[in-house]
Amino acid sequence: MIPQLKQAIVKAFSTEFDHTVSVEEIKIENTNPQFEGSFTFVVFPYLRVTRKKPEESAEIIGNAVVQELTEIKDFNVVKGFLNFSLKDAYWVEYLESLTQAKRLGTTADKPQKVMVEYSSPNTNKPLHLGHVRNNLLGFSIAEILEYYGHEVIKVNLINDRGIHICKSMLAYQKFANGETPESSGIKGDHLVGKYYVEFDIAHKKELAELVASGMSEDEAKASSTLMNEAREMLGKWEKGDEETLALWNKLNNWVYKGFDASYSRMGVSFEKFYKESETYLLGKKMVMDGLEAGILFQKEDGSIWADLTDDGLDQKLLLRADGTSVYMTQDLGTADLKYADYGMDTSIYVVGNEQDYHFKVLRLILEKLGKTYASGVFHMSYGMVELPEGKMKTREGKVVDADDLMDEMYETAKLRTMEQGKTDGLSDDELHGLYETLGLGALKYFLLKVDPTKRIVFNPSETIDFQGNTGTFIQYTYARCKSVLRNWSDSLTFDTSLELEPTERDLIAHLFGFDAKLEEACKLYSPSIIAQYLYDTAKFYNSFYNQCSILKAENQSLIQFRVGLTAVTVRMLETCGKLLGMQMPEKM
RNA sequence: GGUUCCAUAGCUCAACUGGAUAGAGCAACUGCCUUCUAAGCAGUAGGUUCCAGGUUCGAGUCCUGGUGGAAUCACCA
Repeated sequence: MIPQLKQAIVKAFSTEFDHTVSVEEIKIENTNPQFEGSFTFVVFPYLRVTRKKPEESAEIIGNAVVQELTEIKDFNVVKGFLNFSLKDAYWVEYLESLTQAKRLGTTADKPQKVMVEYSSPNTNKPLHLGHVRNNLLGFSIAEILEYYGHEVIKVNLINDRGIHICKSMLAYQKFANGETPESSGIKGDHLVGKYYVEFDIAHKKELAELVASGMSEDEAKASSTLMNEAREMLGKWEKGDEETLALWNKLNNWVYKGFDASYSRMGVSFEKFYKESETYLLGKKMVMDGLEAGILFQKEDGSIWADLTDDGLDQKLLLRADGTSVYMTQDLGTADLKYADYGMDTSIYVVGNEQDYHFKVLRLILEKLGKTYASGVFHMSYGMVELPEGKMKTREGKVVDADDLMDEMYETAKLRTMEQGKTDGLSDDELHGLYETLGLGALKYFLLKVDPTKRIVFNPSETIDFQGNTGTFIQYTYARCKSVLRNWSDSLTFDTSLELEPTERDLIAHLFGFDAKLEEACKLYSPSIIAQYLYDTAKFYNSFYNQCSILKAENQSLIQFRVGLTAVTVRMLETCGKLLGMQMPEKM
């Protein structure tokens, strides 16, 4: 309908004002709810062409368009705003087309191959709320792109080596007495995380003692036995010391098992895992090649750098004097490996905005090195999740643990459901599934409804809502629709002579807007667009539901139309819910 | 100190990328279950969009300056 409307406006300009405008420059907006109509054309920008007052110009174009398009019922003019209303028959036919559509929403004109890297955890501690946001964002972005028709590869780059990993290994060796997940009953990632914290405690204690014995803080740091032992361990690891590798493998495998459980509960997944231990050396060759080609330069001490001063940035170290690599080196190598593996058009990194500078530099260096895929590298920079007192800090215990949070959501969902007392006849298994669906649904919606680029301040003392603009509200609406549809098994026919209620028309017009929202969500990599749309869908449906009787409407054609509206709504809720990773309950 | 980002109702968030009288939810208040699920619906109240200028038919949105906050500027990742 939008293309036809634009075309008619172009024609009106041509015949009424003898002026040529292109279809592309015509903008059609959704009519503000407080005015009559569905689509709006703003004439202000064209007054120079029409050389008439806004109202008069709009009037002329409106008349011409109504002549041209039979679907247009009427138009009204408020100042420079030209609002079009469509005939109810058009909306009924549109709804009918949706009931028969194979899928909701159009697909991309030019499908691409897109890689989405997300999660990217360290193997020295369990996941926290920050990771949860990352996981849900990454997964949802991947789902949205895939639904829009792109080929998507979800990958996880695991940070499984380095001094921080050695810290937990060392503490485990010293203090654990052979404790295992089995012997302690502690989930693997939490067990390893416990020793990461213990290292920090012991290290701080050691420093304090050294300072008390008369050392300066710097001296204490330099002579700390624990820290030196950790560094020593990292050296052994890099040299491939068997005993160290065995410990490393044992602990990491516990962590992976723990992560698997958390990922699976969150409902996120990956096609491929990259591990830093397998990629950290790859960047070296790229750097050496860059040096040889004169793109990079070497300092007197032998270290190798990229000079980015022409681009308004600093110099960036890429290889230390001793030839070991840094974070950037590894990321260069990984970027190259990813492209060699998949040859994707776009490579999205879902990483917090604290790394904006890093990714700016990464892309720039890839460009300088002449990598063609550099232009496809995109940092999906999202806002950090913070506590009221600031950033989360694992070592100080100031974290909202992912597993704990999911447990709490489950318990709250159980409590709320029991308060409602509407689940008679459900088995224990079904109840368990329902609490999980509701608890995680609330959590997912809570995190995804917010614009990804904005930071989230999470207050653990305020529980996540189950009322209002929440995942629960959407799930409730879904269950409500299902309850109606359970009482209907016949096929549907649509009567185009029906006269619609405003709530019915509003809901269909809203469903009409899905294409634009899906496209926008893809363009911005923003699940919040879908979440917002999903909320509005439920909102419009509930308005309609409260105002109109469905199965007991006055006549058969009205009943069938309203059942059809319910059927399409349920499909939209399910589709969008899936894009956010949310499950929907049949009853609640 | 340099660079980048942010500031909207008491709180949490929107505002279709420059459009109409800035909208939702929570919290408060008022109605609505003999009817397909009231985890809902309808309504009341709540705003100098941080401040001061500028751009134009029109600014929460763009530009300049200021205030307040955050991130980053590692031979950490």
